[in-house]
Amino acid sequence: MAVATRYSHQRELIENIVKNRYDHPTADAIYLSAREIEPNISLGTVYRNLKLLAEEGKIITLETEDKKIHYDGTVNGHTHFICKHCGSIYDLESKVETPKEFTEMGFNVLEQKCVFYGLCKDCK
Amino acid sequence: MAVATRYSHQRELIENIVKNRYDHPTADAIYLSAREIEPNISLGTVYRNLKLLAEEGKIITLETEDKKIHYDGTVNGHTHFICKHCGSIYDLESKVETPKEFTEMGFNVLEQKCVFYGLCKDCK
DNA sequence: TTTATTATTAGTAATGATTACTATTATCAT
DNA sequence: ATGATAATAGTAATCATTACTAATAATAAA
Repeated sequence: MAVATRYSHQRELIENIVKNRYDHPTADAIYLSAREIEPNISLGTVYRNLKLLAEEGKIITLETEDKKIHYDGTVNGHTHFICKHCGSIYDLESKVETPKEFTEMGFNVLEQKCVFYGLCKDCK
Repeated sequence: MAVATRYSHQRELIENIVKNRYDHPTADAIYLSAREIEPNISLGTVYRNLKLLAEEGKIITLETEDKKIHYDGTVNGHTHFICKHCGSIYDLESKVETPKEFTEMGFNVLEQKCVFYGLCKDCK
């Protein structure tokens, strides 16, 4: 008995915002953007739909050291770089190679979240 | 004017607990372990020292989808595997290769946090 | 060894991101 | 059109983490 998913303007808006931004926004930043289009949208709605979209695989999450979830509309596997000074998050289109040891250990590797930390061009 | 660091039993205990466990415990789990030795230790002390030890590079942190910080006493760069079913975290001694694109982009890569997700031997 | 200084602690309150709750509204199959 | 119910707005609650404060303990100097 999976619960049917019904269309909503708010969810479509939230998905579009995430898909059209490349700065890996937090829920709060997405909420601010959404309110420019839909001034009465509630923060709870933003959180609920971000969670749903992530579960459906339509967006992905990135857990960082700032303790806030960052959302990313690019779902084809890729790699991130976070500047330790300014906090900017950069994308790299490709994935890293899955260490063969994990498959040798009998694990079924499905996805990867690889983050490299350092100083970006502007901060180093 | 860096503030001098003074010895404390509690900090030594917390560091030892993290260094001697290989299950990537959360602050709360470390607190429970610590209380078996030092029954009056406070949760705030555990959090403060974990943060300090991580800043000093004596332990590392791992941010996961469960929204809790996991601590790791193994500080030489290595890779993690998290089972999407049981949540267990496994180590792999080696690091992945830093994508050459990041250095070509002019970034100074200092560290990496690579996590692979999937099903472990027992859960698949 | 005493004493002075101050980093550290225990205990508790506060913070902040996220989730839960509830009456109302909107979607959509019939 | 209407009934069933998924979704929302608004708000309260949760929970991991951090901040605060009086008391304690580590360390250097007398």
